[in-house]
Amino acid sequence: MAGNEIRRSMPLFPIGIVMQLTELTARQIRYYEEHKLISPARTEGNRRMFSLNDIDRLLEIKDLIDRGINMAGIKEVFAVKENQTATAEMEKQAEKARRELSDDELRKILRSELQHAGRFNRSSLRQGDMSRFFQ
Amino acid sequence: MAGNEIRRSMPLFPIGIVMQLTELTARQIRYYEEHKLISPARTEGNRRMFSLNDIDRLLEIKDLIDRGINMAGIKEVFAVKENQTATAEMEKQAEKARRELSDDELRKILRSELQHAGRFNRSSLRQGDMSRFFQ
DNA sequence: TTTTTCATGTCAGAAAACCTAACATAAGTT
DNA sequence: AACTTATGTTAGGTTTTCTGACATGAAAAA
Repeated sequence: MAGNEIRRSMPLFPIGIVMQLTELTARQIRYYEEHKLISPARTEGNRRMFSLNDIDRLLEIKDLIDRGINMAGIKEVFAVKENQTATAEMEKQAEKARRELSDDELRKILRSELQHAGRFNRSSLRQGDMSRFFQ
Repeated sequence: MAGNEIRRSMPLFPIGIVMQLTELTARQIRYYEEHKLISPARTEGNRRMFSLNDIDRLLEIKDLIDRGINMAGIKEVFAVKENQTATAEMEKQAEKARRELSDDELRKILRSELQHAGRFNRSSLRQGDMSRFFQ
C-alpha cells in the first residue's frame, strides 16, 4: 500500500512529457507552480521533474480551470480536500482505537471463559469474534 | 487488459531518468540500442524516450550481463522468449477455437432440445452450460 | 467607460541534457 | 601478439528547459 504511494510520488517526467500528457502549455504549468498549486522536484541542473501525483493534480487543475474557477478557488478546493483526507485519517485512527478497545474487552471475556469452561473442546458462542486473535 | 499494455509501451522517460532507474550509464544504454536489444522512441528533436517496457527490458539486460552473458546471448534469450510468448498466444488461440467448436455443438444440442422439449418452461439439465449464449 | 487584474502568449539569452562520432582501454578470445 | 567486446571519455553540436520581461484579451473593479 505504501510502495504504490512512493511510486506515484517519484519525480520521473520532464515538463515536455507533462505538456503532452496534460495538454497544458509550459507557461501554464509554471504559472500554477508559481501559485503553489504544484511543487515539482528539481534536478541538480534546476529542471522540473514531475511525479504521477503532480500529473494527477495538473489534470485536476485543468478541469477546475475549465469550470471557470480561478487560482484562489483552486487553492481553496485543494485545501478543503487536504483537510478532508486528514479528517478521514483521524476517523480511521479513531475507528482503530475503538476496535482495539473492544479487543481488550474480548481478551477479558476470553480469559474468563477459559477459566469457567475449563477443559471443554466445544467452543463458546463467541468463537467467531475471537478468531482474529489466533494465527 | 490492452490499455495496460498501451501505458507500458508509452514513451515517457528521457535517458537521464532511465539511467537512475536502471543504474546503467548512457553509454551502455546506447550500446544496447545499437545492438538492437531495445528500440526506444525518439522525440522530434531526436532525443530517446523510453517506455516502462523498455525499462523492464534494460533491467533484464543488466541481469543477463551480470550473469556473464554477452550481446549475442542476450539477443538469443529475447528471441526465444519472443517465440515462447508467440506459441503461448497460439495455444490460447487453439484453446479458444476448441471452446468455440464445442459452442457450436452446444448450439446444435440447444436446437434439438428446443424442438423436442418444445414448450416446457422447465429448463433442460444443460442450462448452466448454455447460459453463456445469452446476454 | 476607463483602469486593474488575471491567465496566458511570446521572446531572448543562458544553462542543462542529450546527441553522434571518434578515440581509449581493460579483459577476454584467437 | 593481435583482435574483439563492452564500456569510458571527450569534443562539438542540437534540443530542451530555465528565468525574466514584455504583450494581450477578457473579466472585474473603479
